[in-house]
Amino acid sequence: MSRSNVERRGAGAASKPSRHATIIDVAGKAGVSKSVVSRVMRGEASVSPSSRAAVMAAAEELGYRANAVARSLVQRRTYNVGVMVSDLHNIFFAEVLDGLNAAAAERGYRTLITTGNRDPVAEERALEQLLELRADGVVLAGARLEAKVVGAAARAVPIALVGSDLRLPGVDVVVDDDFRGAVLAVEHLAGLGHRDIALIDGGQGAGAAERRSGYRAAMAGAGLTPRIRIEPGDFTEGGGYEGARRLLSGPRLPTAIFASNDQSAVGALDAINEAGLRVPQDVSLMGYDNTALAALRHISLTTIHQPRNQIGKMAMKAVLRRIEHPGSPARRHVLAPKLIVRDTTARLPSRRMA
Amino acid sequence: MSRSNVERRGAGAASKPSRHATIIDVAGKAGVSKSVVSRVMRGEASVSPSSRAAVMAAAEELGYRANAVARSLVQRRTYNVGVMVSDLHNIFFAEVLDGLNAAAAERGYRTLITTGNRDPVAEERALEQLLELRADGVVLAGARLEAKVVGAAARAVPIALVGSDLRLPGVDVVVDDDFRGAVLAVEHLAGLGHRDIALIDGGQGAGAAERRSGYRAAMAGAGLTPRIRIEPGDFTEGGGYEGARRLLSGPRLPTAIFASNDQSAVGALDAINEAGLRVPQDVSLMGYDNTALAALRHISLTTIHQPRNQIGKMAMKAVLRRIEHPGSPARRHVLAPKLIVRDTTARLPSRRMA
DNA sequence: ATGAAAGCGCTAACAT
DNA sequence: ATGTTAGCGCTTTCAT
Repeated sequence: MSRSNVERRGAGAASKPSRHATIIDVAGKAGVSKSVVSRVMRGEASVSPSSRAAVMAAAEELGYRANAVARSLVQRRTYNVGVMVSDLHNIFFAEVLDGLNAAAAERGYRTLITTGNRDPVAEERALEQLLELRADGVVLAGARLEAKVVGAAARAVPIALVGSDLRLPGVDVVVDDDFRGAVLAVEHLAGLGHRDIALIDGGQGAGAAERRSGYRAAMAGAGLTPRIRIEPGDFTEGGGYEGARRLLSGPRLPTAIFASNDQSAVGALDAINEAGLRVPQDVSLMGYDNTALAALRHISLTTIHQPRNQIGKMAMKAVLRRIEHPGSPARRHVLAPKLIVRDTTARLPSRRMA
Repeated sequence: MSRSNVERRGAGAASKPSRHATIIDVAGKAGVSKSVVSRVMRGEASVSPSSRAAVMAAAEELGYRANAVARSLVQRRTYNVGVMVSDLHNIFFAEVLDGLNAAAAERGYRTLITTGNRDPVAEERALEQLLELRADGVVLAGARLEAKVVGAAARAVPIALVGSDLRLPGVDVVVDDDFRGAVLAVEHLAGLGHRDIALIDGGQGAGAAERRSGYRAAMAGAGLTPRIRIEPGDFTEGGGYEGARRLLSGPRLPTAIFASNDQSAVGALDAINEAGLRVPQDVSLMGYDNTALAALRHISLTTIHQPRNQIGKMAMKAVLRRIEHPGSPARRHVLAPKLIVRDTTARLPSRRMA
């Protein structure tokens, strides 16, 4: 026990941080073997009340805290599921994370988050970090990783993808049905009597392509194919603003605009107001994602909600299932979006009916 | 390769995940000792080109990935700094995280994120997880943890706090000077000729008390003590809305409103518009935090910017310094806020000068 | 340049 | 109920 000065090594050297009491320190102080300490720590029954008390007291006094590193090494499991989030600025992922955390906690696992800041190189390092830490499974949220990299990871550990749609063996994928969401949007607008429904596109953004096809299909379904009008956009406020300006300066004014996400819808809202038009009296406007932005009373945007929390839960359940049943196959899980009607959409005044 | 049935153990048992090639597997395949493999993996010089090539090839073939768990155990360092974020929905912390990550990467450390979802119990578990994983240091962002808990953690490892202000030994604190920020806001407004400057308060929110004192002090400094008017609020949009409504229904209308954060400023904006008043022609409005909300062209709110990224960098540097120089004392670091002028504040029309 | 051996802090048999 | 022992996968002396 006498940790004499002699033990200290060379002067200025960043002294080895040999802090942290170990199971052996506790055993010594409690006067039992380290097995007993281990048993107490793991809550095993077969320990006499007196030993248990002695161990608890010694642990408390020494500020003992189990070393998960050592435990993981012997158990060859960490009970940690890694989550690589491409972008923590995106509230979408914050809510997915809630679902992930909840589902993990429910099963006795913990989540370990890492981020790539929208940079593929950093994302790969972040994933690698999780793998080296021997996370039992990994969820990739919004990853811009190459299929090759994801595939390699999947050979080590169960992987689930959220917000990207690679089809790889050993990789579960959870996606919102963006095609269906766009259909819901167009049907809502058409149901209000609109016929000139324009889309502000999302370019390369996640889900943009599906939303575009959904728009096309729903327009066709409503017999409005000739009215299809797709303005380029990029999921940003500025893109929405520019897109709407072009739309409003054209020959035939749309009576409704469906922006591919809330962000660009807010930009469009500005352009519409600047053009001296009112929403929804003159133009109906829709977004997509149901972000906090859309819920602002100031904006109160009709939009499409993605079940973000549930997406997270699904993804976590998928990897946990494969962690605990190594044989089972990975699947693709599709979740349904929902229409949220707020104040930016209204029935087309009859005088303007085509 | 032949994973024969015989290999499988007892029926339903979650088979031990003995995947993951080890250093020994690689050594065997490369025909060298594990020491050589270790040397190659760590990039040591003293290895013959031929051995190095053999090892690389074997590792590649086996999909070998270093086991950070084993490495950390022997090195007694993980080169991971844990970050417990109280709330990942708060964009504020996302930007702090950027600074944290950048500063860590610069010094060869990696960040490990964990979250408590605004729940003190979950926060404590999240911190505990980091400590058990033997993070070399921990940053607590927005923690609602008791001083006792933080103090106990600080006995194990260097800790830095962001967004809370406990003064404890072994705990660095990085704060934005909220008092000073509020002074900047009031001085800006007073400089535009405003005298009836009301505050919508932030209640118990982080920094609210400092902002309130700053407001008081600056009003006094401008000789406006009799005009001080503080309306209750809670940092939410709804709170800002209600606060502004009360302000506008009173006997003497304020010509400027300083909301304690951007969120409540947006609520106030709504109330002002509903009252038939225009911003900034009739009423000037300010927020605090310079969130994405304030930058929306639709809103374009004059506000106070906190150097979030820099806060993160500071906090990380503080813990890294103490990780590498165990003796050094923890400090309190105060960063300066900045005024961001946008379109919601204007000079008081002379006809309305008191 | 390479190998052998000890040991990091713990769990998991196996004894007793 | 408790102690003993053998590793988990790696790094780190220490030999050679």
